[in-house]
Amino acid sequence: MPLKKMKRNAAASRESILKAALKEFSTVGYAGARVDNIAQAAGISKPLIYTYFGDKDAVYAAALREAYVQIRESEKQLNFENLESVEAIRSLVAFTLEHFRNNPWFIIMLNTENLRGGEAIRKIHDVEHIQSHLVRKLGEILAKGEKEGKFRAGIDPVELYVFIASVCYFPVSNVHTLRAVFAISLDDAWLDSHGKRAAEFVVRYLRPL
Amino acid sequence: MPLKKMKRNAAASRESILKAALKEFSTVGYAGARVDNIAQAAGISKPLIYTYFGDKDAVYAAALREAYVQIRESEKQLNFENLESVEAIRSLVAFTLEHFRNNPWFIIMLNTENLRGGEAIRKIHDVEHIQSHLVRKLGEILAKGEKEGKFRAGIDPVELYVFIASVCYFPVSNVHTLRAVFAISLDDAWLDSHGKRAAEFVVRYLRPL
Amino acid sequence: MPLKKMKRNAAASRESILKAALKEFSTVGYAGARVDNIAQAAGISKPLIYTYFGDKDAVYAAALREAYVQIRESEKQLNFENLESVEAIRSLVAFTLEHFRNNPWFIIMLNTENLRGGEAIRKIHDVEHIQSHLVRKLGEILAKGEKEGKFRAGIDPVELYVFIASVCYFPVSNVHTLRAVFAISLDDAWLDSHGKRAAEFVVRYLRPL
Amino acid sequence: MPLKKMKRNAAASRESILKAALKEFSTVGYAGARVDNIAQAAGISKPLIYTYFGDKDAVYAAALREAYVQIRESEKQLNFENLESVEAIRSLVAFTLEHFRNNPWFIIMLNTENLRGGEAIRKIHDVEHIQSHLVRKLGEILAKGEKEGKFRAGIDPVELYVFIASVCYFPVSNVHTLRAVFAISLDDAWLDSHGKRAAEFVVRYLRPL
DNA sequence: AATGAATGAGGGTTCATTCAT
DNA sequence: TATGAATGAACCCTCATTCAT
Repeated sequence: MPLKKMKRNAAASRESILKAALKEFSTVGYAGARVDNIAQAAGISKPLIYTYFGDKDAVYAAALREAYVQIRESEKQLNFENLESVEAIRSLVAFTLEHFRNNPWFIIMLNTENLRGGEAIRKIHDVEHIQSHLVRKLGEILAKGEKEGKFRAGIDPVELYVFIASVCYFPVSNVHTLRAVFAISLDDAWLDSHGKRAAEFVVRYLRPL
Repeated sequence: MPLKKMKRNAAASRESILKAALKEFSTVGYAGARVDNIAQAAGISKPLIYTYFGDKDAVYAAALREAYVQIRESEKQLNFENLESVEAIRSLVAFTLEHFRNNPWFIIMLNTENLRGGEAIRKIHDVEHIQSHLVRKLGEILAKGEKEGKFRAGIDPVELYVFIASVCYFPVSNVHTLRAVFAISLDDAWLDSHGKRAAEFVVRYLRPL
Repeated sequence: MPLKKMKRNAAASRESILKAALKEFSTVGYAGARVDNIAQAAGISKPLIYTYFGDKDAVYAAALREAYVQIRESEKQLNFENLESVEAIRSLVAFTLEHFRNNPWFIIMLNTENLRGGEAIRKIHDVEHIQSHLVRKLGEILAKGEKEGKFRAGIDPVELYVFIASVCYFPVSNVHTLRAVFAISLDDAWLDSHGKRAAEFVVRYLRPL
Repeated sequence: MPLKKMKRNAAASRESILKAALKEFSTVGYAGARVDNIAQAAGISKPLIYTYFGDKDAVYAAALREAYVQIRESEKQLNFENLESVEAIRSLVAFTLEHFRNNPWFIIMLNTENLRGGEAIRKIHDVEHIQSHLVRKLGEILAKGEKEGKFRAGIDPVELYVFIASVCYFPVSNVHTLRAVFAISLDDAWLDSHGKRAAEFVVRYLRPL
């Protein structure tokens, strides 16, 4: 009975800890996270966390991996099969921005891990495999567009992805400081129009000549 | 003897606390920062921090403000007076990237503050004034380029700045996670070439038609 | 082995904290009390105090309540069933004085709480119930004596209790200042004779005419 | 120019410290008092307190003495010259109650000193002299009343004073705990009527037969 | 006579972690 | 498998006191 929710079930406990941990770390960062909060949110006792994971660091590492797994899952929704190359790029940019807007917790996990110097992610050995999906798709689009003469040649998919991610990540990640520093509202409407500009930004970069 | 470290000098003590605090917060974030470390690095006793600032939160707020002040100072080096519009833009992009590469502590301060929801920066009332320099310069370049027919019309300087900042911020801020996830080295050479691509990116965005 | 000090016994730990706290607060007052001392006297670690009570204030409130509970317990020894009215009053006065002499810690708790403006006791909702025993007894004695023509009518038991408590409380509570200010020894013998005078004091007040 | 208020005046500084100290100690007790608060209230710097008094203990001792001095001053208002003996007693009781009601800070000083075991007052060598006024007056009234046949013989003035002080001190000192424990309002009106009962109490105690 | 500058020692409280069952 | 009980180490902060002028 694999779907039945039961107590005294190791797998279920582990999973609920992981979920709670991801939520905690992606809300207040590593140093701000409390093992107590995780236990309470997971509905289990604190020692169980140590039984399953060892220490706070290990819980964090597992939560970071879980973050990537969850993000990969939601990226799977992406589908360009029937789109023309330029439209596919525009769609990818829009999707990426929406993605960050809908999953700000992932941004916090990334910032947290970078604050820690990437110590944890370096030890996750299959992380490349987990995240390669999007870049592969991007490579296909680039190849197709190039063959059709719509895109320049020589564009590296990873490098392009860094640009796309940059223009989508930054205004979401830094929303509070941007709001304070610039005389712009940075509300939903602004981000909507920013998405359109960002797509244009990328498309112009790819256009031949 | 101008190099002698003064004792019983309030202004000097305050300043050394501020410097040490900025270093501490921009290394380990707010929750990870230790008042003890700040005191030790500043070469003063812990209570003095409380005498001058009140509590950890206030020290952090002062350090955040100091971060913006220092960044403004280093941005003042920027000079486009004798540059042609397109070159000015390329130069600005290059400068911005160098800026983030040379001052990673500023990135950490921004991420830290955004993790905290912008609570502190909202209370710094002159922060807009502190940071407006760069956007003003950018506006001048855009106006000049547009008049010369080199740039499209209707580009908002703040919006453009967000793009420039994005493509310069992201690969520096997220260097550790990017390194782990993608099969790229992300070393100095990569960032150098990224800078060139980024300039091209922006220039193509501005180009008419 | 019933005398063995149990470890890992929540109820016992809580109780030992309470006892130690009552002792500490009733020795040096609230501001002078040290959580450290309480922990040490209770034979447990400091954090356990916070686990069980929350903070120093809550420990104090619990100790204050415990003070009233303990006092009520020792007041239960009182028995006037077979005593004639006047003798019952004399006995009550004597008992009350002995009570304060034997439990000076209770006086300190009361003074401490009054110094704090009664903040804690106002939140103890069953305190009236805890303390009503003595006044009820006093009411019965008054009623009986009045019916027998030995006491005046119209004496309120609470008001009378305030008088009895006053003359028993004051010389015990203020023993050190009285000793210094007046040329009297204020030793045990003095307090013994004071008790007799106090009984006379009260009886004369109740006597008809 | 002895009345002129001036800075850099040792005597004036000392006095303002004393006043501020008395206020502080008689508000929050010894352990709760803060040297900082005293300095601020006195309008002088903290080190000056140490220059003039030595340490917190010494400031407290001086404040305690000052408390007695001030109380003696306000007791000097008392005048029974033209009063008949019984009326004089009633008047004295009323005065004593008013005295405690008007000077609750004195009560707190007494409780504070008794909490400390009388350590400070024992070292104030002229305290008996300071406080003897009231008891002497009481002795005169007793002698006169006894001679007139209105009072019993053999009443010791100090012992009588303890009774009077008791019934006036207790309901003022313990107002907060009494309010919580008993179903009485203990407001100004109650204290007014309590004063009348207290006078009756004492008078009946003195009455012959 | 007076004070701004500074601190050692300790205050209450929190937190990751372990023990005992 | 799971947890209630417990704690060492540290954290932020305060306070009486001293230094240097």
